[in-house]
Amino acid sequence: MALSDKQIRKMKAKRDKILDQAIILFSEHGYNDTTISKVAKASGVSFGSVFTYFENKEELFHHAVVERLKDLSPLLLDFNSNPEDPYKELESMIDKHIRLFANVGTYLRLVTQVIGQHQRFERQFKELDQFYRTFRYKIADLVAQGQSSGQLHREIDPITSSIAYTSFLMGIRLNLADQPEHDIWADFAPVAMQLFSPNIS
Amino acid sequence: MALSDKQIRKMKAKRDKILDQAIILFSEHGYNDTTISKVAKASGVSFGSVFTYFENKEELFHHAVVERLKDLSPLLLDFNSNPEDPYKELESMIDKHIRLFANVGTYLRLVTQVIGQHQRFERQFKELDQFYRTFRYKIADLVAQGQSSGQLHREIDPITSSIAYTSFLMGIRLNLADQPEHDIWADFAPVAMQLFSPNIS
DNA sequence: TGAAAATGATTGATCAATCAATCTTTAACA
DNA sequence: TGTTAAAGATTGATTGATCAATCATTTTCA
Repeated sequence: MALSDKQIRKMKAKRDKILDQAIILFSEHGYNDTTISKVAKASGVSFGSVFTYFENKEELFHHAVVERLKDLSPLLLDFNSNPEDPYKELESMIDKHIRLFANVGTYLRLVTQVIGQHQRFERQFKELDQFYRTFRYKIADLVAQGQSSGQLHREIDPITSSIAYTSFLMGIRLNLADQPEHDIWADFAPVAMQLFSPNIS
Repeated sequence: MALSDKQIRKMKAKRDKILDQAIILFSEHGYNDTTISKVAKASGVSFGSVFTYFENKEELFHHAVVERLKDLSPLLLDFNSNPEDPYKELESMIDKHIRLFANVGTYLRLVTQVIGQHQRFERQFKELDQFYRTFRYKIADLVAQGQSSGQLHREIDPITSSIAYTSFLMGIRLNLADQPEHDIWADFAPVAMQLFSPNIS
């Protein structure tokens, strides 16, 4: 007796709700202080139901980290690493990234936990690290373009610039822990640009 | 029957050992996965002894965060915010900070946890935040000096610069999680300088 | 000898995971 | 259309493990 489409949709919605609340709770209270019971209560589901959607707590955590990454990665990679005007493209990239980081504070707090305790969360860390490698290199490509065109100084290695920039984004996110307001975040876009040593300003 | 000096020294050493191991374990495995039993084993002390030196686990964590901060804060504030040559002073400050951050990775991982979960670790966060305010403003003072002297562009607000710089330091620390090697860290000093928009380069 | 530190077994609380019982949905058939 | 039975989702009480904290006993030291 297979499930109807309606039923499947209903269950998917339930799963999503559990995962959403898990992300919030894990990010605010950490792995151990987020009990299955709290996740169940927060998502309006019985204790036992959590286990019909996720094999165990570790698996729930894993999906919390990995599934949201899948949503975010195309947004983070949404820039052209071989554009006509690298400087303009960098500016537009920074603008997008800053907006994005300002809005995904909860998830990035979770990411911070995984990075900070990568021994403990080895499996999740590997997933994040793999994406980060792609991200880093794509930015470095764009920086290299900028340097070739003479719009950026050549003194700094593109990969170093790229690591500096991504570190800066994460650092700002940590720093402005509870300020999603765009006004504050927008102030940091010109500062981020400085990291790439522009020749013109 | 008062304790002898020798005895007091011995006990202080024991307390230090417990605290040192607690910092390592808390930073690598987080609060809940660091059991008192593990701390006791790691520091070569009986389970019960931990409680003669620290009232409870929460207190042990608090001291792990706060006491190390007391050691580090004078080192972080060891620069002149009203020097003859602000540019040179900034360079020297950055150099010191980079060296320091490269060497206190374990403790900074702990700091990251407290910041990332400031609701959960409210008391510890307040202590860190109070120091950070001082730190931030002292850097901003130096930047303001640099702007007045014309060595730095005026386009960016000194406090914004200061937040950007401290965010950058923490971000790099997160990023290079397990690389205390100075070579890699040293590459980031010139990038950090860029955050202050120097007029000469 | 007595005062204080050290020890680890015990206790009570908490939590992940299981599982038997119940409820809901679906499809076959009259 | 109404009835029924099977499939599968939902539930929360129970279980077993883990851990912080206590405390009675032992050890150390002046």
